[in-house]
Amino acid sequence: MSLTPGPDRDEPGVAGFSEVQDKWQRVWEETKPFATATAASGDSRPRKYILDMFPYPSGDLHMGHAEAYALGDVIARYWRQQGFNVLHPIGWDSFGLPAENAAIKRGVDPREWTYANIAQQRESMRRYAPSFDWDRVLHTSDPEYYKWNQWLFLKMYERGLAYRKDSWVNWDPVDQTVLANEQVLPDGTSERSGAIVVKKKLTQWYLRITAYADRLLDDLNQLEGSWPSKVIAMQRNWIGRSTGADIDFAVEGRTEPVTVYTTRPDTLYGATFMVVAPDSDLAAELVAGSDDAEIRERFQDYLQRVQKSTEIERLTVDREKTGVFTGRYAINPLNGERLPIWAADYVLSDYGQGAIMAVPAHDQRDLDFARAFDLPVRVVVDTTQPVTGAIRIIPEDGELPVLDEMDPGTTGVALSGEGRLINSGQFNGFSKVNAIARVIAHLEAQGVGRKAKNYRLRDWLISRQRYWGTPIPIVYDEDGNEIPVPEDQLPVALPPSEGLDLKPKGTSPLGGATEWVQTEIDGKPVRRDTDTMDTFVDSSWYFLRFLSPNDPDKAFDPSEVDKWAPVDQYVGGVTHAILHLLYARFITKVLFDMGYVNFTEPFTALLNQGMVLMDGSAMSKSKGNLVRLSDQLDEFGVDAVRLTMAFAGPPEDDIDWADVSPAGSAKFLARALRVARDVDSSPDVVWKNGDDRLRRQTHRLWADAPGLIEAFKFNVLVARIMELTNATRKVIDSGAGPTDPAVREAAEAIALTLSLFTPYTAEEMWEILGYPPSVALYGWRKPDPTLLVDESVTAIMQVDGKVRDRLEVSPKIGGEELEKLARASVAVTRSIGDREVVNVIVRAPRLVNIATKPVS
RNA sequence: GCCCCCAUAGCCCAAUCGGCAGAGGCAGACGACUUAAAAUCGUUUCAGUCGGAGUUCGAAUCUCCGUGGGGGCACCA
Repeated sequence: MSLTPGPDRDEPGVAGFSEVQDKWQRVWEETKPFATATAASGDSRPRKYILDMFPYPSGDLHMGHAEAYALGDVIARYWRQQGFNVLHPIGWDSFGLPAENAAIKRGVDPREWTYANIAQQRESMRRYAPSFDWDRVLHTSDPEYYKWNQWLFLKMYERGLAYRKDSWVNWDPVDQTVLANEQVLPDGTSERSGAIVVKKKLTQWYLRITAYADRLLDDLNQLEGSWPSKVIAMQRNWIGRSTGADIDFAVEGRTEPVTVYTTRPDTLYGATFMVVAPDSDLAAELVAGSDDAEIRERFQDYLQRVQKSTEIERLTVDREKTGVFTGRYAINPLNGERLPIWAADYVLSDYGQGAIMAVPAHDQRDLDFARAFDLPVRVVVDTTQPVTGAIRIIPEDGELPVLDEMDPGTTGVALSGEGRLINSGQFNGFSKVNAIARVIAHLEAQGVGRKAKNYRLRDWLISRQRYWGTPIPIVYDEDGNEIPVPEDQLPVALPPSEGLDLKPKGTSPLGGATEWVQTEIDGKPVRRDTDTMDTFVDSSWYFLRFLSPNDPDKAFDPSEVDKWAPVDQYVGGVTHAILHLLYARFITKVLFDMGYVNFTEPFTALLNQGMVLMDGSAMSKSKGNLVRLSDQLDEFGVDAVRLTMAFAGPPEDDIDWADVSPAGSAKFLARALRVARDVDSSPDVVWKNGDDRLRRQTHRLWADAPGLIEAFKFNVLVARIMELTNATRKVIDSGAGPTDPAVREAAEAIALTLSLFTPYTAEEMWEILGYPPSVALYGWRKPDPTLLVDESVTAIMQVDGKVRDRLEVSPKIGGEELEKLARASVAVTRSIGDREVVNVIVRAPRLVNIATKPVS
């Protein structure tokens, strides 16, 4: 006998939840109610593809998973009950560093570790009971899956979308691998390991996502309204398109001009020097061309210092400007002025051309630099006068003086506002917008400049120097030439980890698999590429693989893709707002261009669930505020936890577990079950003989529920179900009693709607009510319109917007009659008093508002 | 610095079109059951919508200006 406190097993509901769970789990296991009919099967129902972001198999499920899968399941179950053929698959994103690091720590095979975790999560997931089609499970670490990653890579390679280049990359010194820009946090640390990211120059594989920058940006417009505006804004920011001009500056002693990118070609007359990125080839070349040995030496010192600095240092705002003179001069194409060329690390080598024209009067960064190195500042836009219209107004002397107190050279504040051009020769008097167009036109006519666009987005670096990922299907011949592995030799299978040193050391562990690396293509000896792919490649197309997960011949079956894709509703965390969602959008567009799919956006609608917090902050072991999902499930049951997730608030809001009550949810579920048990009538009872008020409430629920779900107002629907449950209880206890047909009608409505949130309780209720399983496959009922029209409504009588009286009236009352009633109301006439009525607004049948003013 | 979102009861949250501020839950209070407590059941208190201005017959809802909180981007030329 146990002395530990716990749920009383004799109580119905809360108690017995574990037996109920076991019972229905067995039934579902056998009957597979959620296996999806393939498109080929000829099922004629309309289709919906509802997808949850698949999990990474790190340990067991946690509270975050519990929320995401509960909410995604509400949507999947809803559409199923609306008569749709719903595809709701699940799989595992099972390649990646956490598994590998854990495997190293424990000295086991990453493969074993990963699949053991998957097995455990899978069992937890089954108990949690999302309505997944378990026949479509996929794991990205299966060769049958990653073979198609390699296929995709080769297709992109053919089109020049996968390429290798030598460049400065983000290096994670803890995980000892490179990272994509998207995987470096704003503070300069690694998204995964938290290590401070450093720059390293390496030859790596990239996917040319920048070629799709415009489409990735412009197509966001299509998603407006069906994706969270927050995610759309984040992607827009991330792509960061800017428009301006490329301008060619001749350089003394160099045949080729240097091109700079600027968004402010109108300030070209204000350029007083040029700056190049110190780590660019251009800087090295310019300095090498200087005949001053001291300059060359100072540059080398500076370059070394820059290269040693971390991302954190580089990103520090308000950092002192540093730089060195290159000894070279450029010529301003507009006015022929000689501009000294400096090298400074505030200019980035991989944005634009890695060189800028500096206009210190109108750019704060340039001004800071100019002041630090005593370079001239020339104002070319008069920002003292507001600009009206696009008319050219030439200042009297053409060179309007700038007030001393506004001179950026002395104030240290650059003038970035609107204004009219001065000190700019033929462009004097034009407004900024006007001048930009004119300067570009002029430069184009002279052949020394052109309109240009630039993006913050960089190409996607996909090489990783780690073991547990998809091998890059490229080999190199003796001269180091790239040779793609022929398609019929895929997959390039990952060699077993036995005998390999998986410890991060800066080069791929696969390099140690000598027999694997040394191979042959067409009888020629070649070496395999030893890097593996970023796991975001795996997840950028998995939603297509779910449509034909076991197809051995194709990545995905076009006929199934035509029927199911794109995903109708995607559900997942906002943490992937940029990373995964941007990559998946990119790959989809690539597949579209290749003719494999006929749509350009993979996810028609997106729902971001919030995070589950505890005491105001994200849960973590180190903070000591970790709530274990398994503990919650043991204490309250799956249904109570799922219901709590849906009821806590709008899905996109964070849930603070300290603010919600799984115990309250459990209590409610027990009450709902009890209502079902108390029903004392048979399924064929005639509803229309039932209690009218309860019937109206039931039908009101049927009328409102679909709209609530489709607007993701799950919490509101749960409240409505609770309301109906309370009302039913009252009728059982104090009304017509358990035999009232309306009680059965209401109880069935409760079971059917609750089925979205709490599958076990709903199934149990459905059985008690005398129906065979599964409740999840029964259609929702249509409201009876005659029960939705109220017999009377409360009309509000206002005077000057303040409620003075309420009257019960027929919903069909006319405006004139209602106004008559209002004027007859004692409360109304009293509050009008001796004031003059100036206006009467009548909104039959709900409202009359009488506006008055004092008698003058 | 630029951009986006949010603010309603002690707490989590509702409130079609601008039209009665409250659906639901938590917590609290009271009562029933109990020798008592827990659990359970019943009843019930509680805000005028962050501040200010405006539009309107009428504003939680629309506009503007603040305040507070959250998020994205940021030496990107």
